[in-house]
Amino acid sequence: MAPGQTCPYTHRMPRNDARGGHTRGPSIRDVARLAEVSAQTVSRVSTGSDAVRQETRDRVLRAMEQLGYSPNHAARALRDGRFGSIGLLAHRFDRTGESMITDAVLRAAQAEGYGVTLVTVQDAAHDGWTPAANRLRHQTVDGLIIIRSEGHSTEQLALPTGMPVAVSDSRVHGVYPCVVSDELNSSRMAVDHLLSLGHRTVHYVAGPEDSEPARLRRAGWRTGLVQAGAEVPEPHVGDWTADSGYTAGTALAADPEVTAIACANDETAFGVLAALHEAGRRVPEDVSVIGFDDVSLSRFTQPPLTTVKQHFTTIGTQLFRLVMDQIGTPRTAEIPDVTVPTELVLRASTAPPRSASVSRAQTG
Amino acid sequence: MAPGQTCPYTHRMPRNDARGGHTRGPSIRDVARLAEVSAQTVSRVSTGSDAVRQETRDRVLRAMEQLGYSPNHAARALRDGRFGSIGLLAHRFDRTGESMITDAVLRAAQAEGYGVTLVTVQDAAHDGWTPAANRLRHQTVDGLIIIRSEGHSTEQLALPTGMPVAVSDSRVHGVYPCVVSDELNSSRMAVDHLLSLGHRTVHYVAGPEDSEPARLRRAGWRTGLVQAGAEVPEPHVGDWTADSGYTAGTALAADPEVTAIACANDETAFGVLAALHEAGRRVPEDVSVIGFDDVSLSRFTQPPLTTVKQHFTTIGTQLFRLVMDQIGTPRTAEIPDVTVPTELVLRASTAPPRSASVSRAQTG
DNA sequence: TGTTGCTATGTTAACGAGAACAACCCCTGG
DNA sequence: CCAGGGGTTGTTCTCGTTAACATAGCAACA
Repeated sequence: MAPGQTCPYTHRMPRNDARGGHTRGPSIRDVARLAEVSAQTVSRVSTGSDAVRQETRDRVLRAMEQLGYSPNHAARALRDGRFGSIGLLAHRFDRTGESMITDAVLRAAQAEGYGVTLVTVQDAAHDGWTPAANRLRHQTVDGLIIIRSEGHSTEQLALPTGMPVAVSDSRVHGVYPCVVSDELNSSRMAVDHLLSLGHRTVHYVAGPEDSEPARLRRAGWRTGLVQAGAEVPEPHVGDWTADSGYTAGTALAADPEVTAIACANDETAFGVLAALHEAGRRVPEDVSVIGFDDVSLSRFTQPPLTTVKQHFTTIGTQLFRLVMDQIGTPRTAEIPDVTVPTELVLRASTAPPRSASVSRAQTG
Repeated sequence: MAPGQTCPYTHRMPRNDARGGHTRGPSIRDVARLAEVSAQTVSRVSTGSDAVRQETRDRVLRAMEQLGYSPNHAARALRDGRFGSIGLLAHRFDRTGESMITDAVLRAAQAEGYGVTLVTVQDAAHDGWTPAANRLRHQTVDGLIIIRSEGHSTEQLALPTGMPVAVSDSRVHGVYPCVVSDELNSSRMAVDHLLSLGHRTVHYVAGPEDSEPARLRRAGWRTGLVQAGAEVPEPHVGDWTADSGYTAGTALAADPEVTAIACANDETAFGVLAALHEAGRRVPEDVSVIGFDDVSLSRFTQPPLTTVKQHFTTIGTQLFRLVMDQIGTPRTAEIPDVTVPTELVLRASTAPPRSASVSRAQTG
């Protein structure tokens, strides 16, 4: 071989062990070599093109299996500008709502051959969602699902244009496609239930101030009371946890006037229940308690918890659907908006107050 | 221009709107053109190389910002054979253990600049984990964390060689790096606690037969009884749910001989508690109940549940660490194995039996 | 003044896959 | 016997990025 010329056969350096133990898998070329065909033919087999003779196809398939080949996702993504994956952005994934939605999104996505990549923001108040979303733009995803529950409402969520997105937060109504439960009316429904049992008013243990669902649920409670002409007591502000419910419940238990308590969510209600029990106030004889969410354990409290059921799985499925619709077709002017219905689940934690002499004839 | 020659300026076709609305973002070349430098210089800026004059760097950064550029992840992944992402494989993500581990893994991963991609298998018994894991090989991940809880133990998990992996399943001891709680001894600890209170024996509500943790916890319970010379009653087999605990609890409540019940997990214990309460058997006066996991709500049952605390967050963090260690350095012969300690959390659901006349002097 | 040595920048090639096109086979029909 | 055509297979090129190498500019120094 002439000096200064590169030998074509030693040209490709083996660089498999370059990056700490993790070797690159076999490529389409390795398969091609083994099957004695061109790379393109291998590609045809792996994309399911029909223009391959049966015998050739078998040979290629055998080679693939022998090498344990599977197509490189990054190369495909680079080539066709799609990642086959969607991002799921939330504060945390270890709570009932988020984890159920996550599971549902994942199942829906996998059914359509999409992957799901998780993203959190450490401090939503400080970092905000936008940078995280932006980082994802070229990163790895074709679309984005955002579950916002805490976060300052002042911050406007700005996403790269053209990025398919679905948000579970009613604050983006009309800006981004969104899927939510009808928090406000559901909460009102809970209050109406208690009022219709004869309670004079309903006390409230709210969620954190910076949470939109918490705000809506609280507004629903208030509206229910106001429309019924009932007194509106000062709500106790919690943070979704049973702990905060316990604290609020302890205070409420001390007030003999309290006969009905609505809670921002079930966990809070669990804490309230524990506090009432500890204080010797019976549920529902002395005090009625109602929750929100219908987590799986709500059937097993003592007494079983009356609550408003949220269909998290449906929310997750719908969120994915909205994103997929945008990936499939050019964006329409119409911004879709899905409200997932809730339902009142009557169990044993609510009952008429003992002194239910005052009949409330109102029915509207 | 000579015929048959392609005009260099119209060469690149605009194909942005090709795939349904979602346009490709600006590429490194767009930035280069705007900043009037070469693509390589842009690359140098975005990888933080120092060999760029300050003035040039500023010009490039300005161009990046103006175009909203961010580097294409697929291209980078293709180029250096890394995806900057790890896979997390589990049956479901909507239960306490899985969701807490998921959240911990995600936080640890993000802290090191890694993404997390979720994967489930629809039917582990049928599909098995291996195909799912294999699909991930070239797919999108540099490493893999597997949370196995159900799945037939007969199936051996075979992973592509060289794929960094960490498994939360003691069945792969010595085969793959793994992180687990010491289920067996923890469960024994729970039984010992009850026996030491004076109970003659401890009844058991087990997890599903095809779950390894369930099997270990059950074995721990049995060992505890056998070593203490106590009678070993037939366990009730549940499926981790409060529902199954309720069913078992109803049966157990009917047997006046039963004074102590250990449960495969907290949810099951919640069901048992509900059944006992409904049957009029008091806890802990008539029957002691102990759980496993220490989910957040366990403090708020009536009475508060004595249980064995699992540190899910630690498990998640450790799993990620084990995977990272393999990505960073060539694989060592030693297969690491982490056992995360548990602790007995004493609350109010366990107490000596009422007829605690039989003193058990044994101590170990 | 020409060589050396450095810094800043540009050029080339390659990562793996697949669309577009070219080329080849073999068979049929004029 | 050769043109035409369908069925298979191979070649080329590109996606966006960056390592490796090449080059240009300039200062220091003998």
